[in-house]
Amino acid sequence: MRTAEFDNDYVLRQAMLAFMEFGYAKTSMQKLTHVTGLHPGSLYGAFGNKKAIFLRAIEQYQKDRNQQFTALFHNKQPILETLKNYLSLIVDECIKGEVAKVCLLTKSISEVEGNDPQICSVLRGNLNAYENTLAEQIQKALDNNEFKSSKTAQQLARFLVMGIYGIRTYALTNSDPKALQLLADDLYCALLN
Amino acid sequence: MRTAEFDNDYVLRQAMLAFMEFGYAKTSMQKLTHVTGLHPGSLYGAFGNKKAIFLRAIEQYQKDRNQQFTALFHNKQPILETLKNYLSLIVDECIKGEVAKVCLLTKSISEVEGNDPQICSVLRGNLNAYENTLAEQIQKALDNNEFKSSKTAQQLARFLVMGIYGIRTYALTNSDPKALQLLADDLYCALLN
DNA sequence: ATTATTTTTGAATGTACATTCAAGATAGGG
DNA sequence: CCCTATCTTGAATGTACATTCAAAAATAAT
Repeated sequence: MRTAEFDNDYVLRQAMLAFMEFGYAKTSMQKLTHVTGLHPGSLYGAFGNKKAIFLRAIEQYQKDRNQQFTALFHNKQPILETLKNYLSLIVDECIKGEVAKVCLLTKSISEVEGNDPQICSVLRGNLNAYENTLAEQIQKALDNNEFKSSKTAQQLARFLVMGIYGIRTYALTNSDPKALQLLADDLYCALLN
Repeated sequence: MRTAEFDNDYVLRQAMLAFMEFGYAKTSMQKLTHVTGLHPGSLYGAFGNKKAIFLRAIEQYQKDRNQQFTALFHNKQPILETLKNYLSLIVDECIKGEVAKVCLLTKSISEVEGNDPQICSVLRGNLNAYENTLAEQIQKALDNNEFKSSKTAQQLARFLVMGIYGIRTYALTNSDPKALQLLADDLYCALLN
């Protein structure tokens, strides 16, 4: 017998970062061996093939993101307050210009759409779950009478994720911090109307 | 002497459609020879290489889009009316599920970011021009007293393009026509507040 | 310590790709 | 009508890639 030497989470997180930076097609197996420190044989032995590595990297992304989300929203503050902070956090990610400025899910679905329905379907599932998670929080805020709206929590969540997708895309064309924060503020206000 | 047999605009538009469907990386030269009907030698003779074809296809896209935009906005209707129609037109494109559901510019900048700064820079230029075109129309609407706002035309245009980017991305995750039209309506209302 | 089993290593394989090129076809100029 | 420049054709080239594999190394169990 012999046990694997590498840390699964580390390897997947490195792969995840590479996919976020270069996209699916342009992240070659060679790049993956480089960033993970593993040789081709090990990667194939552990995961199967490139597509499987990608799907696992997406899992890792979702896991990390959920953890960040939960950490942010599980506090005693009003939900609306946290939501505002969440938007600012996204703006910060966009500004810093690091890898995190992109959402792996939306970037990937945009790239893979028309090429791989299976990957697309997984990504759609994850993004729908994200929308539902936000809808839950908004519903709580409504239940707590933090604000009133003529719209349902679902509809508000949709508008919110649309805005978040939009801010992230807009950031690719204009990285002015003030412009981005203003967009986030406008989005937040539009939500409360 | 001998003159080229093919129609330049047709070839570029076919290339454009392929890039919209499959993205830059996954649109192989072989696919391009197939959709254009030209042989490799002719494509290389006429355009140079794949990247040059892509940049010309982007030009073609911008040309076609500008024409559509001008046709829509050059009428006697109130600008706000036309803007509402424009948003519905985008929603229609998203719903039909054809190639036009994606914006070649945002799709490409998302893919190419991190891989090719030169293409990125061209795309950023085109997208900024798009934002400015919308800002002009909004400024006109303000000048015509069609509505009042505490925000500048530039700021409103930014919010609008953010929303459009967001709707197009959201459509990749959920193609329910009602949901998309509702998002467009909400976006339009948010703009007027 | 020895063995059995699994991982690690990295060179080898085959494929798909962007690009080139030389031969053939075609149209305008003389 | 011929010549020459240019376009067309599609096979050929070299590269980059995903994947495989067999030998070497390392561990856990005996």
